[in-house]
Order: sequence, then C-alpha cells, then structure tokens
Amino acid sequence: MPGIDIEQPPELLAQNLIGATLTFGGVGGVVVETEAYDIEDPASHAFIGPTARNAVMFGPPGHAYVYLAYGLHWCLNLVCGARPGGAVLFRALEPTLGLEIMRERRGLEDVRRLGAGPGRLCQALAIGRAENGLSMLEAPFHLEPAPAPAPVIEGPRIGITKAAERPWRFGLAGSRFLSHPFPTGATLPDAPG
DNA sequence: CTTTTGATGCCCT
DNA sequence: GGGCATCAAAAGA
Repeated sequence: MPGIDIEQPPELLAQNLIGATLTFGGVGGVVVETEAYDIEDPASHAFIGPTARNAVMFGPPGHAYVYLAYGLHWCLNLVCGARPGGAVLFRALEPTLGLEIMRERRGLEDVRRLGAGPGRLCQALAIGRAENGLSMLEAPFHLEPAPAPAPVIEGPRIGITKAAERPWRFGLAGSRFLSHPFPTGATLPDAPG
C-alpha cells in the first residue's frame, strides 16, 4: 500500500511529509515546511491532556486537527498514530494545483506567499472549522508521498514561547516558499552540504 | 530589509 | 481574564 506512514512519531512524520503533495478539493501543492508536536511537549495543545478543543489529537491517526489561532487564522495538523497526542502542523506549501483559485481566495498576491504560513495555507485551501476531524487519507483530501527523499533542513519552531528551542521545525532545503527562512547552515545529517 | 502593533475568537483556569 | 502553534500594514533604515 503506497501512502504516508502515519504510524510514526511526529518528529519523523514531519520530516517524511516534506516533499509530499497535499491537496484539498483539487487545490494545493508540495509540502515544504512542517512542525512536530508531541504530548510530552509543553508547546503542544495535547500537553494538558484531552479537552473538547484538542479531542481530535487523541482520536484516529490520519485525521485533521484544525484550530483557530489568535481568533483569526486556521491551522491544519495531521494526527499521527505512534502514540496519542502527537501531530504535525503544516506550515507552508509550494502551490502547484489550482493556482488561480488560491489567488482569488487570498486576493491577488505573490505566488510565494499563497501558502507560506499555516494561516495562509488554510485560507488558500479553504480549510476551516468544518474540516476538523476529517480523515486526510480520503477525499476531498489527497496526500501523496514525496516521489524521492527530499533534502530536509531543521530548526527551532516558530511563534511559540514554550520549548521554543526544540528543533522540531522542518523545511525543504532551498525552497523559496517557506514561511520564514531557516538559520543558515542548519541541515540534517543526511542532507547534502 | 527590519521592528512594531492592532485585529480578533476561543479555550482554559 | 489571560494567553495564544498568526498575519498584514506601517514606519524607519
């Protein structure tokens, strides 16, 4: 069975999602930036245990955990199956499918910013409250593994105050569609230098 | 390029 | 009531 292996810890799943293709309703692109969150991680919504808001994170793996950040922006996560409370936040896409639709949703804009950020990504794909709890392994979602191992870089996560030093942010090396640049020189051991 | 700040909804204690 | 896994616009360099 080809497909993303969701039965792995979030920090590995997050790396393996780099270079994958994510679409929703036929609109989307290549995943170029992710972050991992874990139940033992003070920065994670799952850290405090199951609540009404984070219930999806403790449910079936492969489902979408969608939450509202700062009262304005939706953020999309994939629940992983290695253990309860783990998930991967999709932080940036390189738009490849439905470019004009994404442009309309976000207003005429630079292609590089259509999906560069968790809030922008959700606005471009029209993902919101209604998608919370849906399986990302079935239509209208489509998640396709990277055709070949992608060169991945890692760095500290963004926009959090707790455990901010944890290097659980991952990006496609050299991509021009990241939400924010990575620290120069930051690479993974198997990445080309 | 950088830093700063306002908008805004909901969850938890 | 406090705090937040964000974004865009504005202003300075």
